[in-house]
Order: sequence, then structure tokens, then C-alpha cells
Amino acid sequence: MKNLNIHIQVKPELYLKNPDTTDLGRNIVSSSIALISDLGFEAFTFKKLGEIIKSPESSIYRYFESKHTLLVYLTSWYWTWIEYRLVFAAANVESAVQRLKESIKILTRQIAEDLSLGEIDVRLLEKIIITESAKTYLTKLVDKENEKGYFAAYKQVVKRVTEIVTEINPKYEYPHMLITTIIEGAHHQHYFAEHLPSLTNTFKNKEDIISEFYIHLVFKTIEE
Amino acid sequence: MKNLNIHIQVKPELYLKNPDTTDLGRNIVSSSIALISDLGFEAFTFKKLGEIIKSPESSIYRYFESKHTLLVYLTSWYWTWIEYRLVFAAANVESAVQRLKESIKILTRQIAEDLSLGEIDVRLLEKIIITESAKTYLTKLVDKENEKGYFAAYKQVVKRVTEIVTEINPKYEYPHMLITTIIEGAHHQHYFAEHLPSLTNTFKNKEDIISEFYIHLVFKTIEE
DNA sequence: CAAAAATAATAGTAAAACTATCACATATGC
DNA sequence: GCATATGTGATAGTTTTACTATTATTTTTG
Repeated sequence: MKNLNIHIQVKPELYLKNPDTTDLGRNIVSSSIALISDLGFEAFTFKKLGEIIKSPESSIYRYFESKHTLLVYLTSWYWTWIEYRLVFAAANVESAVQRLKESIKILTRQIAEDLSLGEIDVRLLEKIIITESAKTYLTKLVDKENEKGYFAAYKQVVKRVTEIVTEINPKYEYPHMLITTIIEGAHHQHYFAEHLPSLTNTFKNKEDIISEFYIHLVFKTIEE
Repeated sequence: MKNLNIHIQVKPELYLKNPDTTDLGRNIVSSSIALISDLGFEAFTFKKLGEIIKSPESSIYRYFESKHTLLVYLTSWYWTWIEYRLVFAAANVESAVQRLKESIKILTRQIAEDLSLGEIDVRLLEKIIITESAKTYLTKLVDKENEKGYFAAYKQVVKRVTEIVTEINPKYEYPHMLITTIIEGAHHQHYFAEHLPSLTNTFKNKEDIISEFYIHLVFKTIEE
């Protein structure tokens, strides 16, 4: 398992007490990732999590308002990490085409190796993002939560990549639609590949087929 | 409100007793559409529905195993209806390009007019599909439910449209990825336009912008 | 070392998601 | 036309979820 020493900071709106500052907090976050990816978000409860970390539910509630905000926290952590990777991948790369290509790979490809930042198992987290992240905004509370900035990290990622698209073709009118289409699309393809294979095309044992599909799609779509 | 006299049949796996055969059953279905689009799926319960239709919860449970299978039923109804529209739109159209164009419109455009089939308000149902339908398969039970054929109607729609893609360009290798990408993508764009506008491009007051975006994307992507 | 902060232990609540039972009404088949 | 099957209503009960509240104990820190 590879370890990196960067530190991801999540907006204070997403927690009651910063879980990053205590052992219990970090344990809540890392164990919740394991438990959510094991049980799925619906069957996941703070009570079950409490049993695993040997703390009462009420202690978990001091960090997170609800299991929903915990999911928003995890999602936000993920997008902040993705943004870091986007910035890193773009550094010193002159060609916008090359930067876009690398960005699409980051947005659409699953992490291959075990990777852990702090106590966060990024690979497991990515599994959660694929299956559960849309549930953060597909709720009756979207508008309120959006006002509170719950989705800022995601928006920032989208913005950053759309800017590369615009750099390549300033006349292309729908960069946001395009980028959100491929982000959510890639999540779906990864999910379908595992659970509903007839909805995707993974007949070849070729790796990164999803990434290649989206790279092709994006460059064809934005060309003049 | 426009009424049409076609009849949509849903697979028996999706209900305990066919709601289509009794007044109570039809009332459960039509009122659930209104209530789900009002409360959102999470806050929707059989108890609340029972109060509206003035029947006890237990009577609703005679038709549907759970609120989850009711959602699967509604989704399946919707895709069966979409397939009917696809077949109808393709009838007597020689050009595959034209058939694909019309199919993409059907898959990506929201219904403009009020429309009711039997007691089903199709416009409200479409609102539910946009927000809630992904929740039918983003669960721990996907694999089991897939085996039972819960997602057959959706798969059939995807298959039908991919065949047109292949007719136009037999060498194109990823028709399923492409079609599911635009179906789910369009749902997202409609949702974002209403709730997270910075994730989309609806700055113009132009209608059918989402459809046009996807038509352009598809034809660019599949061209040789 | 005292005060403040964090955590544990325990209890309690309202609602959700069912399951069960029995009475009554209605439709159907012979 | 009557017995039987089927459908619906009324009511009650269970387990679990998603919290909230209170008090005691431990740990941190200034």
C-alpha cells in the first residue's frame, strides 16, 4: 500500500467537529469508508459503525450531523483530492490537449493500486463515489445544501476541466455539460461493468477502455 | 391534458398483484407518482400514501413488496413506454441517421405537454425518473434483482438504440457505453439545470439545448 | 492541578418498514 | 342462488433507524 504525505482539507460546513483533529474522528472516517463500501449506504448506520469502532452512536453524532452529511463529507474529500491530482498532472505541461487528456484519465479511470492517504483508503473511497455519490445531491434538500456550499469541491473540479476545454476550443458552447456527462458517465460505466454488463462494452480484456472511450468522445465532440 | 389509448404492460416479477387490474391498484400507482414527485423517494412512505388514497398500508403491501419495488415498477413502466415511442418514431423512416436523431430526442428531451396514459401522469413520472431512477439499481441487491429481470425494460431500450448506432457505423465499438452515457447524462443535465446550474450550460433560453448537445455529441463520436 | 473539553454509558423517542390477524364485502363459478 | 374464493379494511404489533438527552468519567491543556 502506497502512502502519500499530502493533506486534504474539507470545508467546515460539512462537519460539526473536524474529524481530522482527533483519533476518534479519524477512526470514524476511515471505518465508515470500510463499512459503507461493505454494506452499501442504505444499510450503513451510525450504530453499526459505533460497534466497530467501539464508541457509542452519540459520539459519532458529535462529528457529523447525520449519515447523509458524512457521505457529503467523504464525497467532498474525494473531489478535493481529485483536484489536487488535476493540478499536479497539469503542472509544467504546455499542451492544453495533453492536459485535457490527463484530466479525463483522472476523472474516468479507477485507481489500480492500493493507496492510502492518512487513514483514508482511497481505492475503497472511490468505490463509494461510484455507487453512492449521486445520492448526495439527488435529495429534496439539494437546494438548501447547495447554498451552504456542500457541492463546492465538485463544482471546482468541473470548472477547472471546462477551462481546459475552452482553452482548446473557445467556440465550444457546452463544456460544463460535456464534463459532467463524462464524470457521471464514467461512474455509471464502472458500475455497469460490474453489475449490469449488458449496458456497457467491456467484452475486451483491455484495461482503461472506459477512459479511452471518454477521451475519444470528448476530443471528437469539441473539435471544430 | 392529452390522453392516449395505448396500454403499457409491466413484467409480473415487479408486483405481487397486478395493480392494473383493480381500482385500488391503479389508484396506488397514480397517487404514488404524485406523492413521490412531491416528497422525494426517501420521504415517501406507504403509510402516507395510504392516508391519501384512504386505504391501510397493508392493502398497498398486497400489490408491492416494498416501496423500492414500486419504484422499479414505475421505472419499468417508463422504459416500456419509451420503447413504444422509439418503435413508433422509427416506423417508416428509411434513414438510420434520422432514426437515431429521433431516438436521441426521445431519450434526452423532457415531455413538454401534459400527458396522461390511463391514470398515469407521464410528465410527473418523467420527473421521478430523472431524480430517482438511478436509485433502482444503485443498491446492494442489484445483482439479485438483475437476475430476476427487474431492469429488462431499460436494457431493451438501450439495445434498440445501440442497434441503430451499429447500423450507421458498424465499426464503432462502444455503442452501449455511448447510449447509457447519454441517457444518464441527460437525466443529470435536466436535474442540474434545475438545482445545480453551474454544472451545466443552460445560459441560453433556447429550448431542447440538452437534446441538441447530445445529438451533436453522438454523431461526432460515432463518425468514422 | 483545576477547568474545560472530549468521550462513554445509558436511556429514550418518533417514525419507518414491514408482518399478522380477523372481519367484512364483493365477485365468481357451479 | 348459494358457497367459496378473493379483495379490502381495521387494527395491532415488531424490529430497526435516526436521532436527542442526560449524566458520569476520562483526557487534555493552560
